Formats: sequence, structure tokens, C-alpha cells
Amino acid sequence: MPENEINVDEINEVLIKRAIAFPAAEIYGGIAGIFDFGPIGTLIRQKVKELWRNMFIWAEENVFEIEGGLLLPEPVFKASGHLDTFHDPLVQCEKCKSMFRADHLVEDTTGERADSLALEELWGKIIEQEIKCPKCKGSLTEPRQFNLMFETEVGATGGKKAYLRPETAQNIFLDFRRVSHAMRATLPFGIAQIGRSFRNEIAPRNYLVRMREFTQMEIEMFVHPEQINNHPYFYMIEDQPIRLITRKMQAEQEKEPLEITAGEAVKQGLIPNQFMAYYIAKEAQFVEELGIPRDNYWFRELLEEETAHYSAANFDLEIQTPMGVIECIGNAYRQDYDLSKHSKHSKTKLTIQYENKPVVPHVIEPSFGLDRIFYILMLVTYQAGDRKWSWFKLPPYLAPYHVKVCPLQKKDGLPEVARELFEELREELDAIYDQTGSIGKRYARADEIGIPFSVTIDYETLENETVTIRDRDSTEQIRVHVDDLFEVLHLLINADATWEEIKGSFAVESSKKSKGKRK
RNA sequence: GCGCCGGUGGUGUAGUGGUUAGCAUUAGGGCCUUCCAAGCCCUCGACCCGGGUUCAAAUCCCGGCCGGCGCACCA
Repeated sequence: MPENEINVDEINEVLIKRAIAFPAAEIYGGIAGIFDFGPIGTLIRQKVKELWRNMFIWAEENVFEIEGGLLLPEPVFKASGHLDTFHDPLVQCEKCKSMFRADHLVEDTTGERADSLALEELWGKIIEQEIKCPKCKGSLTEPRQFNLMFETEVGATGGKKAYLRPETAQNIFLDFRRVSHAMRATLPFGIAQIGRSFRNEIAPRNYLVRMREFTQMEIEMFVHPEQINNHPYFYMIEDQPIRLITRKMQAEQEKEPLEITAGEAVKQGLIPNQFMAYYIAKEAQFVEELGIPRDNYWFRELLEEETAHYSAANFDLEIQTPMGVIECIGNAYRQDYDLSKHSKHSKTKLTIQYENKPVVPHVIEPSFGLDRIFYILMLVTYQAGDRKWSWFKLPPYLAPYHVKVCPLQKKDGLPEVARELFEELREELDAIYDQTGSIGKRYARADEIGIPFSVTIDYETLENETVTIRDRDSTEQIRVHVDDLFEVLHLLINADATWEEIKGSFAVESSKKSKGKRK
């Protein structure tokens, strides 16, 4: 983490104050676990989504993005297993009112796995073993299910039971047949989706980390089962270094991640197949683009008890933050679990043709939590203490605006010239105009929401068509000719040139003597 | 969901039974200002919600909502 102490409460306060992210329905007291994103937050999230699309959709020729319904009928979740498994059996102590997972209590007492037991069986064990409240030894209630899905009814009379989707993945399986056919897809191919999912968490916590409504960016990659270890573009990422914590390392209490290339990890059998390794490698690149320091993230293989019943392997991207370790991406090997289940329940063939034979593809699922990624981006780029104001050192391509355009003063024709330049710039860049307050205050306002560059029109501009560019990170300024402005900004925003390089090749001398800083 | 603590302008706060609810900052407007939150003037803006006690409640009591921490939970 950055050297300076990071105060998470302080950052949350800034997020609220600047309307970047704040509790939903605030004027009615709010609702736990649901947040709204304001204009600046929305812009930054858009940039993160675009980065994701660029890397995981546009960069591939066979990944198709869809947008599915949030509300899905009950049978979907009977098939997917969510109705049976997406809940926790809870018991409550009659004396101290504490809640416990019934299956965990039974496991702790008997030493046997109990997560597959039905409610009656759990209740039977509790009676049989005379299990009492671990806190106060009080009697326990009969276990009841706490379903994590939001339930509703569709239609006016005798409505159809429906649920808000707990993951975006389900739409993809439901749409598999139509999308693959319409897009003339052949294995391997992927279907991607960015959208909201809903889980009725028992206790939402930690601001944007555990929400009841959240945004996922998911891909279901459909692969021939026999080709799972044969990704056509594996060579492109096999030298990508990754940091791994395997199950074995966890069993041996090894905390320091293993540094290894994606290719070598597959060769050594640490990652089960090329498709999963391909995504892990791409995710490492994605996290680098976000600007997360390398030492602060790793991929952890989930332990057997953490792995869902349908998954043959799970690797989570975990990031060390001032709030502790946060899981931001999950990679699951769902095999043919979902397509087979939906095929059976819907009586629909969910196969695809491969070498003249129908096959049920296997699925590799990289699942990104946008809200957590966004939150971590704000946490790690937050800067405080070096200026009179706090600011965000966002990578320029993720900033809400690329550039702020200011007239030095709002008189002598400067605003008119600045407006004109602004109108030109905004055609190609995300630009914002600001003429209110002292110039220093306007730079401060730009810093506060992470705008990386400010262009100022001054009296010299009127004479020789040069403007100043101010760099957020160094607060330095250079003067460039307006003819070079687009090129310079493009180079800086896309990180194709550093500020120092631009200073060397584009800066022009000021024709005036600096009058020095006003005190 | 349980326990403890908390909730005053947008933000941070003062106010422990009777205040025109104060301050700072932000925001909007104006004057000034030739590059890093300068200064001056004006303006907008608050006691989480609902009950109760009391002549009188931001203040005391009860409930709810929201938040923090701990426990539990996170398929």
C-alpha cells in the first residue's frame, strides 16, 4: 500500500462529499447495502468498463456481449441450483438470540461435512448431538433457510414467482442457443455481460465491498471439453508473470505468492488448463492497467470447502487494500454443469456442433466485481497530505475527464478563446470547462476528481497561440502551441509519452517573464 | 441477525431541557485578481424518522432506519 497512512473513513467521506458514490434513498434514511453512483463515479466506472471491454471483448474476435433481464422466472433457479443451495440454514439461540450456520455447528460437533444435509437432517443432528449455543449454551431453534435471492411476483393475478438474478451468468446460459446460432459461433467462443446482480446479504458491510445490489462483468467462455487445455492464443500470454497462492501453499501456511509465468503454471499443473490460465494472465494485465501495485495482488486457489459444487477449480484475484484483502475477480471452471442442468430442466438441447457432432461445451467463467474494482481504484489512487486538498492519482485513461479548460481570468476576451478551444477539444476528448474562482482553486477542483491535465488560456495565447498545460501529478506547467495540443494530450492520456518526454519535445519558452507567484 | 457505540446545513463540527441552533468549509452571485484552495460583500442550506415524558426536547425515554466496531455470514 502507499506509504502514507490511508484512512478509509476519510476516503468514504470524500466519495460522499463529491457525490462519487453514496447511499441510495438517503433522504428517506437510506437502505442498507445499496449505493448510488454520482456523475463523477459514473464516468470513472464507464472508463473501467471500457477498459474491460477493450481487453476482454474487442481484443478477442469471438466474445459477444449481451444484456439480459434482471428478473428471471423461478424454474431458472430450480435448474441452476440456486433455490436449493443459494441459502444458508440458520439457527438462533433462544436465550441470547445469536444466529449460527446450522451446518457449521454440526460440522464442528461431528467432524463430518454437513453442507449437503437437508434442514430436517440438520435438526436431527442438533437434537441427537444435543448441540447448544456456542456462546451461552442456550437451546437452539429449528434451522430455517435464509435465501439470498430477492423474490417477487410477475403479473397481476396468480402471479408467476420470479427472482432477481443473483449472478449475470444465468442469462448467458439461457441465451446460449440463440446467441451462438445468431452469431454463427463455433467453439471456443464467449458470451459476456455487464450488469447488476442482487443478493440479500445478511449483513452488508464495508461500504462498496459487500452490497445487496452490485455490478458484475462476466464472461462465460464455451470450450470443447477436450480442448480445455488448448487455447488458440495461449502463446500470447504464456510469458505473462503472475502471482499464485495454491492450495498446497495454503496448507503449508506459505503466505508469499509464487512468482511464475502463466505458461509455466500450466506446465507444472498449478493451474488446471490453458483457458483458465489465459484469463488469469489477462486479468493480471488488467489489474496492472488499473495501476494496482504488483505486490498488492495475487491469485489464490480456493480451498475445497470454498469451492462451489459445480466448479472444478477456482482462482480468485485478491487485492491487499487498506480495508484488508478484497476478492475482486473469481475464475471458476463450471464444466458443463449449467448447460446440462438447463438442458434437462427446460427440455431443450443446449449443444453446439463441433466436427459434425453435437457437444455440450465446458465453461470457464471469469467474473469481475465492478464495484469492488472501482472502490479499490479510488482507495489506491487517493492522495492526501501533500497538498491543501486531497486528490486522486487516477491513470489518465480512467479519469472522469481527460482535461479541464480554463481561461486565466474571465475578462479581456479570454473566456471566448477558451470556450472555442474547449468546444474543439471535447470533440475528441473528455473535456470540461471551468472559469469560476481563482486559477489555483480550479486546478484544485480538477485534482479532487482526478482530472490529469488542465489547459489554461492566458494573455500570451492571444499573442502567439500557445497555451499552458498543467500536470496533475507534478503540478508542473509547460507551454505548448495549440497546433500541438491534441497530439500532446493524446500522448499523455494514452500513456504513450511521459510528462518528462513531453516537456523535452513539445514545450516552448514563454515570451514573457514570469511575475512570480502571488502570495 | 445478535451485542456495544453513534446520527446537528453538502462536508466537518459547537451546543446536556428554554439559543434568532453558533463556527469552519463547500456551493451559487458580485467585486478584485496575469497561474496553484488569496481577499472582501451577498445568498442558499441542518437537529435521521415515529411515538412518549415535560409548561418546554437537538438535548431525557422507547421503537424504527442508517452507520461504525465485535460476533456470525459472504453459495
